[in-house]
Amino acid sequence: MGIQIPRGTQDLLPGQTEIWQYIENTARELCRRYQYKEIRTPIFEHTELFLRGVGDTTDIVQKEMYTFQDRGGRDLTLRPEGTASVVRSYIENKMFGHPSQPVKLYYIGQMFRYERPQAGRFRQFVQFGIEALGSKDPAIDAEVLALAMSLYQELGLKKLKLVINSLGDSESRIAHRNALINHFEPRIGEFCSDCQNRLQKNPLRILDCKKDHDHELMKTAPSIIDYLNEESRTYFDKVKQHLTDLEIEFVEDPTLVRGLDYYNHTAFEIMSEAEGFGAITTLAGGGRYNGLAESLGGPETPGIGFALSIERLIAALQAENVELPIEQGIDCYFVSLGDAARDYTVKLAYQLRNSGFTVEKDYLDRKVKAQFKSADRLEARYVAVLGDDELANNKINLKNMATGEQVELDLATFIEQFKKLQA
RNA sequence: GCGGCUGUGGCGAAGUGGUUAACGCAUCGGAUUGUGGUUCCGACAUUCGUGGGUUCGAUUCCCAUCAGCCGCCCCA
Repeated sequence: MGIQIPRGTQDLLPGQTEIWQYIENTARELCRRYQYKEIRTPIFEHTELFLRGVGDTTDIVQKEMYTFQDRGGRDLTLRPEGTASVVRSYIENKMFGHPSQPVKLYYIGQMFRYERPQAGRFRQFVQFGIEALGSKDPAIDAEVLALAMSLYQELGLKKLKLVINSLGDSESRIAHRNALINHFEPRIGEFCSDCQNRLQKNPLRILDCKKDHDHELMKTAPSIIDYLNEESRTYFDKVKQHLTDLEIEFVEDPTLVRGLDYYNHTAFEIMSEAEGFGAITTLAGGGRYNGLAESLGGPETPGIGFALSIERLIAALQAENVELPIEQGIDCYFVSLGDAARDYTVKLAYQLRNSGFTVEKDYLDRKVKAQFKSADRLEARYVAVLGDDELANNKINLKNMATGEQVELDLATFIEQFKKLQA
């Protein structure tokens, strides 16, 4: 065997790419309706961007980045997520000064994380995400959530769960964090090693631990909800009110934490509840990141967004046995016999294609029977048969593959007659 | 980064320490010579992931490596 594809990456082949295109088209159309505009940023950035943006204590930065030096000695990293790049571009291009505000952007692109591949996890994967920058209206939080849910629903997914939480503003977060540390620290020795590590790094994560789930301190642990200050609580209530008004079902989970440092206030995940989906059920994640722009050297800018993986979306579609309405079949297949006729179909195919039809012909000089098999496999609606006999008489046979009926047409006006048949 | 399972022709899948490594699907050809999706007949190809080792001899035993799948951590 020759050179193999790098670990954790995949080739998307014909048969699959149609599914991807359909999903991407649906996402783009949805963004058009919601008025999110596409942004395309580089696939690699200065490493510093992710250190400052994503947070240098996060798993993503500590062990999952594809980092390298270029020939000029610059430290670069293949982007592990999209938000940092979008905010960088927002600042660099001074979009905060753009006449239409807030700035609403979307992206579809490859992301890279150095991880062991697993079901729903790859080293290169594709995220679709949106970012709304410049507004701290709870209504836009609801809009972002609504768009995310709508995409899944329009594609036909039903077994979804939207989980939301508020992480509060920085004041609330710090108060809660300290409360957690005070709560667990005296008896942290009774917890697993992971939790002991989490204590200082991210004590919220302890609440998620599966091993220590039944420990008595878990039940009495301070909840973020109780530490939200007035402003944070009001904000969260308003977001939930909007969701209720939109009849978007959600569950609150005060233990929901996101893996990136920049989140505050609204945080959410969308999970698949389809059975047999594997260990990873998160389809999408997002939240508010007020303050991220400032930490990247920009003006004070509130922001919120989410990202989802197309790979996991497709896995969810498969788990729910959703068939996407992807167009199949071609309009016409040319079967030819004899050199002169074969050459002539080259021209006919060209003309029919120029008229907007999907057309295929034989290029392997196969027998008539084999050509018909090909036509059948391609789900051709019509087969045009041209032999040297027909050519000599200026005729061509056109067979309707569904009914089996065959008619003889004048060769000179074939294109026009084919158009009429389709009308 | 850690653990478990797996790696045979385009795909699926048997099998053995030793002459020609089953089978199914697919492909191609044929069944009165120019017409499809059924049936019948026939044909075709493989470094048995890669590299070492044990052995008279390995695809089958051992080691390493690469890759895949599944799980942990964490996340999309």
